[in-house]
Amino acid sequence: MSPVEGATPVAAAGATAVAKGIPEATVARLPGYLRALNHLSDNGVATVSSGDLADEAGVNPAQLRKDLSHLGSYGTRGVGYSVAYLRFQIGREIGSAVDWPVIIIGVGNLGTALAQNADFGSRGFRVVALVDTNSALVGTEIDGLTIEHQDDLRRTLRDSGARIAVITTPPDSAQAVCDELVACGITSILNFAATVLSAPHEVTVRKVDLGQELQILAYHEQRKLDGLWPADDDVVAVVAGEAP
Amino acid sequence: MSPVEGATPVAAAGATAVAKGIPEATVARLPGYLRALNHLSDNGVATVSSGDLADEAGVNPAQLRKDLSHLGSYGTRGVGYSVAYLRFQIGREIGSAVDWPVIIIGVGNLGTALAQNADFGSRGFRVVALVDTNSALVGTEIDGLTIEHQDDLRRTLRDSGARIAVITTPPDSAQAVCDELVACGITSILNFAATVLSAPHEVTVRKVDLGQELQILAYHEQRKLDGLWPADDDVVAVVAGEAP
DNA sequence: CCGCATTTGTGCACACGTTCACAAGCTCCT
DNA sequence: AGGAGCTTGTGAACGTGTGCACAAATGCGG
Repeated sequence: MSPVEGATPVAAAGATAVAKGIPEATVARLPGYLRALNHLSDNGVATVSSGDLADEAGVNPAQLRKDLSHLGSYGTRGVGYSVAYLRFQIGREIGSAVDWPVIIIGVGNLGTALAQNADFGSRGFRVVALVDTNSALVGTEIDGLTIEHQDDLRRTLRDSGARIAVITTPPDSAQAVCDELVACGITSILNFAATVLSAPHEVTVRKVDLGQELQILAYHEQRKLDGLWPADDDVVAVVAGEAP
Repeated sequence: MSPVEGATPVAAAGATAVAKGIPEATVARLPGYLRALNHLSDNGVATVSSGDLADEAGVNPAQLRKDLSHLGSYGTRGVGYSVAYLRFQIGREIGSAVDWPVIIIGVGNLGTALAQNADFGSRGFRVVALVDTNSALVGTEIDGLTIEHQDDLRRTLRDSGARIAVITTPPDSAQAVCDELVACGITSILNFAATVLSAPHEVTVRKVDLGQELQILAYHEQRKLDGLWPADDDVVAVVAGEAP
């Protein structure tokens, strides 16, 4: 039993930073808002209402306002949000103000695709190192980056200064790579391998499984084929109820 | 402009009975269970307890049992679950018993990587068509598949019989592609483009944004650097004291 | 045949996330 | 100046998801 009674959330840390914890669900949506804002900015929009921004981001207006309220009060009642200002604030909160150096472990098809993904650059990430075990690949270049051997991971990490690691190796080696990364001090990992990684709790691990996404789609698709219609609003012609 | 909208509100199909409404959160975890089971099966394990399976899948044992209980009672008290049987049941529920034909729109780096991804095959998906607008690519082959031109999308869809579409085009063209797909009768779309797609509600759209995943990681990473420690349980050996 | 060890399935309580509805606040027009 | 018309920020209701704790069920050994 761990009587964590002092569940008091706030540490009452001055007015400076948002010392409070932003809900995970909100954090997951912030990048979407940021992109929506960038898009609006590109189109010359200077001010936007929660309704329009919510449309652009694909969420409910009330949700958007509540999410933003966790960051602070950056809107003006009766007017809306300044696109530039809100973009700056979210960007700062999310940490996309700085350039994050990223290392990619596993230069297969997916790893290569990610390394060449131009979108990363525009979002504040820079691929600074590529690593693989295949000695046929080591030494070759992708986008001006030389592929290093995985045995030199420790050195490569230190030299490149990478702070975020992306694992695109086969599933079997993923855990070993993860352990090595953690041993080298990496605390943020994006895992594309089809395995559950175990890591110390201070390390943030996110998993993206492309096959899994398809399987979830397949589930819904099958339901449609079976004629039973999944849950939308009220459209359901329910059975005759009968409850004990 | 394509006046595609088909926003036609449901036709109130007289579905028999919504036999079982499996919660979305559970559906999202089922593929993970399935993989865990396959892994165990490969290792010659015939029977597994909820605890061990939960470990393998990276979830709480109680959660696993509750999830499985939505499918039915496929376990044996005092013993556990038959790996083979449970695998069959989940596979059937999830629709991975059949081979799902998949079409990929946009043969850039990512699209190519996905097309060559061997993992899809082992999970019941088969890439049956590749489509792009770049005429330099059209006609070339990837893994024995000839790339078709996007103008022939309708025909390609019909010929290939694809039921699930993957969009890996640039963001600008994604919505147009989506509209065209919907017009051709596709009802399941996996979107890798950095845009929010709007589609009729009977179409299932899932979005995967790689940059977004990195940004979420960056947020957590920044928090760690700032010294304020995010939410874990009790492990908090946080900075020296504070308040009263 | 009976009790013991084990493990599932689930009712229940709690935490988290979402949406509604409305007061507070701003701008503009008369 | 004052009111009309918007839009934000948020309290409160609602729904969903999670995890605990325990009864029900099974196998085993004596």
